[in-house]
Amino acid sequence: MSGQSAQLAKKPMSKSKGEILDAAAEVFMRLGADAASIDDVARHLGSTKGRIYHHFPSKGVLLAEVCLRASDFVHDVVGPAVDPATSPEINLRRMIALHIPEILRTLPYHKVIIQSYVGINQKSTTALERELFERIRVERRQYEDIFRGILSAGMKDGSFRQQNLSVTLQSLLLLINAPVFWYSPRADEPADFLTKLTEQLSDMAVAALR
Amino acid sequence: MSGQSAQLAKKPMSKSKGEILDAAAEVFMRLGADAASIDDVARHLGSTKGRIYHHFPSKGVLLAEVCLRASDFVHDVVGPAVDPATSPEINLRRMIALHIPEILRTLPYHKVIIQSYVGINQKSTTALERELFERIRVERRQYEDIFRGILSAGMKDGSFRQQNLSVTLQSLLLLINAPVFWYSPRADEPADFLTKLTEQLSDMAVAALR
DNA sequence: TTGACAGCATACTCGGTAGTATGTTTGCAT
DNA sequence: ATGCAAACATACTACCGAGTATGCTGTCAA
Repeated sequence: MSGQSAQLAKKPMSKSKGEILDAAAEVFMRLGADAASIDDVARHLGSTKGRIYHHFPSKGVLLAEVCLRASDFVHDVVGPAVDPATSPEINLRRMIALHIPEILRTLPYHKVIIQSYVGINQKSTTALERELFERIRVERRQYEDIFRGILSAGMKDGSFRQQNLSVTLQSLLLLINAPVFWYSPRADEPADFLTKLTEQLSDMAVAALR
Repeated sequence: MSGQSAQLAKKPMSKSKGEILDAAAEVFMRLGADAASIDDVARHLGSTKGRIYHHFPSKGVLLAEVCLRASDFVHDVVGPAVDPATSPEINLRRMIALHIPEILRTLPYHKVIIQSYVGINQKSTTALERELFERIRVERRQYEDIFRGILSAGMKDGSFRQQNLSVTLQSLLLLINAPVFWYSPRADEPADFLTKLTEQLSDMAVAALR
């Protein structure tokens, strides 16, 4: 059973398609995108293959759309928050404070997209799949560039220590995505755990830059 | 006859088995452990399936032994370096300075073991596979505990900021493993790049703790 | 009422892969 | 030299899972 999915203004997505994406994210997360079969996803939906292949032409496209949605989630939340008029450190703290809760809210999607970073499953045969994965790459690049700009500005005005920009960027992104690797919601966790977690990671991330 | 004590000694591995593990790490890294077939590994070796199945009873065991070796590499190098008589910060810097070059030296192995962290491929049917994966879990736990002890001591004596220990630990480990996600050796990189990289990551890691 | 299409279910095909069974060579002790 | 494992190669089988072809059912417009 899947919770309510946030409707994105960008793509008017059918309700059924959204449910399939949620289920795919969940199943791909648990079994791994390669090991999981379309039948596994269908079973988790309480339906059959036919429904999935009615909305998605292939497993690769389904996987790609899960990853694309993961990318959109954070991008749409963090992107608008950046304010060129403010200081780099304030901007960065604000971005992180939005980024972390969002990836925790849409955790399965991000656990899936991370799989595509460690195992380069580019068996992408069809043209559509290649196009989608290219769009994912572009979107990630754009998202990185937002942080890159903040870091660059911060190194210039002395807020952050001057060092290799790419290494700094990758380390920062990994740090604020860290919960994706180890976090899974528990019943006995304190109510303010996520708040505390976000604060701590923000502090550590900013501290790592000085 | 030192044969008897070989039980506790690490593992006198045959040359051929080592070659197979190297090839498996390389191929699993490139294609993903699930997508890659045993024939792919054999082809990369210039041989056939028969050779692999002569040394390994199943693909799962092969994968497990790759992961186990990845774990051993860093454990054997970093483990002996810790000195209880020294300060937490000195210890931590020394450990990181050994950890990072070692994972870069044995990069394919670590790219593979990371896959098993994001995609929980527990199709482990056989008892042997379960035993091996359990040993991997235990070894990782032990390795984590080394850092946990240092962090705990550092928080107590004021070297490090006091905050959630588990979150700090996971973030630190992710930070010093960061190159596994994005680094691949290039011909045109400066000779001192790895040294600089190690220094920067050490600095960032320690800075993140204050 | 009908017919036409979206939204799925059912029942297949078919290629790829893990694993096996068995042959063949190489090293090596006696 | 000769026997005999170890260390492979070759040639299969069995099965799983992606993709397809087709059938079924509701909905809605004309």
